Amino acid sequence: MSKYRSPMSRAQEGKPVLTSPHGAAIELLQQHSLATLVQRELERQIVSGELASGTKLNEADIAGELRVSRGPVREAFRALEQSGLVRTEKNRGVFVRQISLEEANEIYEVRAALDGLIGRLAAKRIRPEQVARARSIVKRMHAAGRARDADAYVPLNLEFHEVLAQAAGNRALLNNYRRVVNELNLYRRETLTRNADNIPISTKDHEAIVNAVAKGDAALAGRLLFEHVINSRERLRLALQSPPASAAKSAREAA
Amino acid sequence: MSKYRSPMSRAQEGKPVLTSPHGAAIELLQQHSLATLVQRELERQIVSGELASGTKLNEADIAGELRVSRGPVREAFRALEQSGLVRTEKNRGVFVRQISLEEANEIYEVRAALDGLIGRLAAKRIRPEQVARARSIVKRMHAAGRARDADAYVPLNLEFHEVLAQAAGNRALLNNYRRVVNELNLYRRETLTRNADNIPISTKDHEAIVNAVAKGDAALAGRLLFEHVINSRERLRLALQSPPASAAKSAREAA
DNA sequence: TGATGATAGATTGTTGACAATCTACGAATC
DNA sequence: GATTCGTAGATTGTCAACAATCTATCATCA
Repeated sequence: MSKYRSPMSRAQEGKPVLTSPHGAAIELLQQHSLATLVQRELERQIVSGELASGTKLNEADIAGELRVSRGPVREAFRALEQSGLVRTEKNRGVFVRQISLEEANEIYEVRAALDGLIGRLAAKRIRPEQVARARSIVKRMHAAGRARDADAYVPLNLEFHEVLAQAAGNRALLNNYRRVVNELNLYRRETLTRNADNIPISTKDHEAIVNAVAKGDAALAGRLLFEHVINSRERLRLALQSPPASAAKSAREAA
Repeated sequence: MSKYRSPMSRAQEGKPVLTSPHGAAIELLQQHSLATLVQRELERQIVSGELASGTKLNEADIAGELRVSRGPVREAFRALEQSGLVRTEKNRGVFVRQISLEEANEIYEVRAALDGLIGRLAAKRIRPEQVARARSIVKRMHAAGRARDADAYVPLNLEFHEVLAQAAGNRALLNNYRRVVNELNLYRRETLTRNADNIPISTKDHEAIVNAVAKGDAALAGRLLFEHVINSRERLRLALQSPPASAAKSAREAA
């Protein structure tokens, strides 16, 4: 049985404050267990596309590559499962989650609702430097769009929405938003061949959103962001229907 | 290294179909590992209040009570952490999450956004038997409210919103909704002494919501549900300000 | 007396081993 | 030749032991 101290006692104390300049570093080292690090690394590999959707994740292999035993790897799997990035089949293994078109449509709806709230809150709370940062990103997105540089555009797009999500000033909202966006990135990466022609670009939307937020028009910003997400869903759907250049080439040759 | 088969091969096959009448049972037994069962049991104990907020969860104790080793317990911890029910401090242990007033306010906003979407979707897709079920619940809530029977009212309220969330016909939305509601229940249970006078009751809201959904008025249902959640937040806040009967009694005696 | 440091016990973090299950492959059968 | 069966190897599920860390207690010292 527990013999340290009565339950709750520590939780009520509040956090110990480290004033030393290295306090943050110490806290970081103390905070991360191997399971956490494995979780982070796998999450990075999944969202970056190093691990493709459907890939089987072998416990022993991953443990070997990361030089840890299987325990922490299994713990990381359970966390990734809850965050929707992997799927587990008992006695078979865990797989990078594959998201169907219907699932993606559903997740897009959830994201639209969250982004609508982000717009309303951000319009009220965004700080000047955040507005400046958003405008800067929009500018670069515009350039990337003109250059048809998808590799540059996609991360800028993610960053733009991340800035707004942070500007909303709601931790719970931010967490939920990130989880949902992670799942959607999984889908985009899974379905979309990396083809500049197929990356839906919507610079106009982003400019309008930034203006509404900067103006403090909560209702407008909320509506614009909501519609932007729904439009994104539609654009992505259309992009998937029109096959990528390579596939189109194959189709022509087959005909 | 992996030597079974190439990755993705199984994931693309689709699920094997069991036509036997016991197929479902077999699948259930095959699906649950000990970690899953521990996770469920702990989640039940947390949501039901058997494990109070802030309680320290001792790995060895839990493993002993559930007759498993610590491995599955640790895996369950990681899943519960991602779903927001527990908080982990490295080398210190895991604790049932405590939610502050500010956090609760933030989570309520997220829930409002999700519930707004639930209202809009449910209005379009709800099936007649679901409408009937919702109406039946409202009826019983009405009775419980008149009788000031909080122990009956609270689960009915949860069930009511669960029915609507299911009626929305969006799995991703349902999952996110449940996670958020779980966190909020944690907060209510943590702060609210079980006192009938302090349970906010809002039968009128629920009747209006059911009517809007049954009528198929998506915009109205969405707006009503959104406002209902925001109002619930406000009601709960007020209930927390007016101290419960026992505390009021103590205050009088102290004066 | 109060603060500091050392020690023992308890708890968490990690690992390696064993059991249970699954997959692949080849032999046996029709 | 195709199908079924059985076996070996690989992989996952679980456990128990060890290492690292923390907490509480008591002795020491100013």
